[in-house]
Amino acid sequence: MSLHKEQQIKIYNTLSGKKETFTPIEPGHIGMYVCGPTVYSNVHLGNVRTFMSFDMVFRYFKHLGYKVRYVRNITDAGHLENDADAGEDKITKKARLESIEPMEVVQRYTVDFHNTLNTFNFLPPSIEPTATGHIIEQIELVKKIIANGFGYEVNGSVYFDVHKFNESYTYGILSKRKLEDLIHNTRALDGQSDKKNPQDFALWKKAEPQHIMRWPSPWSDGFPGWHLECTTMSTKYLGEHFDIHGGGMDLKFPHHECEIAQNEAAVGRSPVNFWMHANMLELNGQRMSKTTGNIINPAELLSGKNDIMSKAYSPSVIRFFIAQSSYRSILDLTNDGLLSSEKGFLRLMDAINALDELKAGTASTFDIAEWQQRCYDAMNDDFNSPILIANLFEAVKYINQLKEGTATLTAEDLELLKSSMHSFCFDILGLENVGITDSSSEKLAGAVELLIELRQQARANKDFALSDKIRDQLAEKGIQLNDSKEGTTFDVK
RNA sequence: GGCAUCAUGGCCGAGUGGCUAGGCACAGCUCUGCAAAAGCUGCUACAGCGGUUCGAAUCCGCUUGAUGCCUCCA
Repeated sequence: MSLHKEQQIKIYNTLSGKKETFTPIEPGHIGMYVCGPTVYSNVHLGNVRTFMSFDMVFRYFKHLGYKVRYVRNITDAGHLENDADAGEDKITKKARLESIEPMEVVQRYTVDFHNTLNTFNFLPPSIEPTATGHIIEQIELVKKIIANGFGYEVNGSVYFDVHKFNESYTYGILSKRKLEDLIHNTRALDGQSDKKNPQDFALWKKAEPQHIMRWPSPWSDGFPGWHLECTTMSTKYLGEHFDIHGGGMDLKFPHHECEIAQNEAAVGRSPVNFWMHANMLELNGQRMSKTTGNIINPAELLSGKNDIMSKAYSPSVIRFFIAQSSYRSILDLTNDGLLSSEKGFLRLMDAINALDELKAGTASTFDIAEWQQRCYDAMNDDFNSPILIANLFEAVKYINQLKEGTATLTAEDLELLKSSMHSFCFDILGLENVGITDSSSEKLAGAVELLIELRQQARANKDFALSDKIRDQLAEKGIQLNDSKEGTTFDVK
């Protein structure tokens, strides 16, 4: 039984500005391309949010049984500091500033990127291609664009002729811009003498003599333009026409617009059915910015070593926080928001952990199948994870009532509830359960359990001075005792 | 300046032309030797001003504000 045949997904398509019913080009298969990072510095928390959104999309498709090819590139060359002729490649600049090889920069920050994503429990993409690994293909693409009359060479560099392109196609359909408006609003920049028009963009740049990253081409020893790699690699691995292309909102223009133009100029068709854009992450109501200091990186957030948050937050709490808002909304990262998410997340995990102890009854007082479909409906509606989470908390209520004995489920329904909770929380949202597993924690547990036993004896003897001393002093050390009818458990805060 | 997106209760955040989001906080209750934890119950909003409509927070217009892009950015 293929789940994806039963669940009809709607996706907000930037191209149309509407939610559209999603139908893969090839039934049962999905091709998805997401613009990955330029590895010239440590991964930005905003990147994490964007990629996490698409990780969730990837996870959901997989859960539904689609065969997904998810391509997420690594930009390790070609990303210019700016569009002027003197614009320097970001990797090259970083290498120059630190007096190391460009490939050392690439290696260092690629490793950081992967480590961070692993920490946040990301699934690896199916293919993670690099720009430098596809120089030949990029050169071939430039040749094609020139042959079709949409590229021109000046002094060893090749530019895309946006004005010429706009005569046969429409430049700006994705970002809803008109070329005319762009012409009027383009600021004058120095050093653009090589281009016919300021709206043109580089397909190939001639390298200055001191430029280390360079490859031979018919036009010059140089390097490819930034937009080119995504067109090249998406075409190579997903074909000239594929299902979904994603990225951060800020890539909509010009990057994604240029990708469409390059594809149309090369093969005469728009490459992508669905364009998806994840919105920005703010910190305390303002965009993150290195210059103003309003910034926090993933490692600082996870370790608690920062001046912005009151404590460290686990990767799953951050994932949960992010999943509580829609990927298309601007999300404001705040300490209060994280604290509130953390409490909610722990309550959800408590409920899931309680599932295994529940006993089946002879009848069901909840319609679990209907509840499960509501969870699917939420995800089918443009991956609405906040609504999914609202439904998960409804299940928390069910679980608590089952625990209290005020509700019952048949064995079959109980099994469905368990498997659904696991699927939605862990497989789809990518959360990880909190549990005590390492050996030092086990030793701690042993010690605390001894104290719990001593406290129980004191309470039985009505020696409340002693029992309260044990409880309160443990609390001071961050160990909280939880009394219930079944006995006493503890949490490390 | 241009283009685009958005403005929801104490806070965070969904959503819909008429009927409960959810989380956190808060209040009451249950439990408890007292607490804490946990559970249950309650809390009803949609920037401002016009318009369309039997009815709009939801559609349209204007105003105000925020954010993104227009120069590198997920």
